[in-house]
Amino acid sequence: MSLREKKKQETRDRIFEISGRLFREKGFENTTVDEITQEAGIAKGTFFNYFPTKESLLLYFRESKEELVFNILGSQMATNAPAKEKIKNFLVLLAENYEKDKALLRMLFFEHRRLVMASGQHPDRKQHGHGNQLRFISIIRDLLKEGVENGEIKERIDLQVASETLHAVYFHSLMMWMHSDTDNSFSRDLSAKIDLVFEGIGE
Amino acid sequence: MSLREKKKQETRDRIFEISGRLFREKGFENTTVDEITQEAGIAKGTFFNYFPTKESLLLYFRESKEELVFNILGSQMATNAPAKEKIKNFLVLLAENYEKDKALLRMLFFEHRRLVMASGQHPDRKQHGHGNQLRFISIIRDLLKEGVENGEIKERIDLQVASETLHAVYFHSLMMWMHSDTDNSFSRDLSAKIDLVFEGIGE
DNA sequence: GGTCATTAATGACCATAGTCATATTTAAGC
DNA sequence: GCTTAAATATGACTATGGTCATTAATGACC
Repeated sequence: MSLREKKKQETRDRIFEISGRLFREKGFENTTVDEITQEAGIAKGTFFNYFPTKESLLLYFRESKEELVFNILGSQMATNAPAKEKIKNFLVLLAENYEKDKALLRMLFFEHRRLVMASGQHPDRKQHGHGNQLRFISIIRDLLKEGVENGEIKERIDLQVASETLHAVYFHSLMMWMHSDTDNSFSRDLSAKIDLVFEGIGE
Repeated sequence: MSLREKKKQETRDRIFEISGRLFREKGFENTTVDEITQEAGIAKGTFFNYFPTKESLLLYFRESKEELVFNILGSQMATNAPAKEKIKNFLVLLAENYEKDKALLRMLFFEHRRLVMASGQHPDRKQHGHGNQLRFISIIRDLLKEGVENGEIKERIDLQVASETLHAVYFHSLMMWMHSDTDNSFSRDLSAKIDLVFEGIGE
């Protein structure tokens, strides 16, 4: 790696690190780009050479977080528990991982949607953020398929609809938890709902 | 109503109407407060006498939209169809109503969350937006209760968990629909998922 | 180790949301 | 209809995200 590339990486990392710290300390809105660049010892314009907007930083936080999560999940999926258990483990693991850093997660969640919108203009990054949801759904669908093959799950159900429904439950629990100031457990709530979806409501 | 109050109401309405039109025409971000006030024939400061921020306008759009929806729903709830049908009608009616104005709805959805965050500071308006979700959930729970009494729904399920699950499905369908550019039907998708939750996934 | 093209850093500058001291309008009391 | 206090309107001003023409650093090539 050339000197140039090394310096570049260093600057990028420094911006990333300082931003993260400031966002956690003072919140996203209350942190200015001026502060970040000042603390990083760079000019304001330099910031925008590395990140197109202040909000785009959140996208990168999100990516690094999700990569971590997917890695954790890889191991879990290899077991041969029943499909239902695997799905529960999958989603509850996500939940537990998120529970570790509510503050930053809230920012990602609440701020990042406008990014998705804004990036609608740029066709090249269209599904950042939504793309990962599809990835989640796809994993769940595969697990459900296993379940059908093992006879744990009704054959006649539409797997796409079912996996989306489970993802819906996951996402909704996440949302409720983020809105709540109390420390209700996200993973516990989620767990109950997954059970319900498996069992069904109707008599 | 005094002259003063009448003028005030007129100004408020004019801002509201012009904003709505401009937002639909050019999008939320591409519409400036300057434009709005110019077209309304008022000074910039006046705008902020009526609405604390540009984004807060969306809150009022949302309110007026939801009031409409709740009114429509009132009649539906009075019928004596089976609980499942009522819930489906309830949610699908919401869906159909939303399908009429995707553009503005998207703005409300994507922009409004940061409002919720920001209003976290102001304790007086804490649950605008989230409050209505609780209202939805509460209506669904009442309908489920009817269902239990009529024997259409399993007695042992936790009604809170169940109503939240149905709301989750509703919300998720809404989200998927808003992310999609194609004209997949929101209400059709939702309908399938509600059926699934009633039936259950597990064998 | 000097030249030059490429890449990155810079900060003055712009656009726009939001503030606030001041000016104007309204209406109540006389 | 005059006086005055309260409500409302105003626009110059501030704060901040983002742009871009200019300057500085780098490294490939001779």
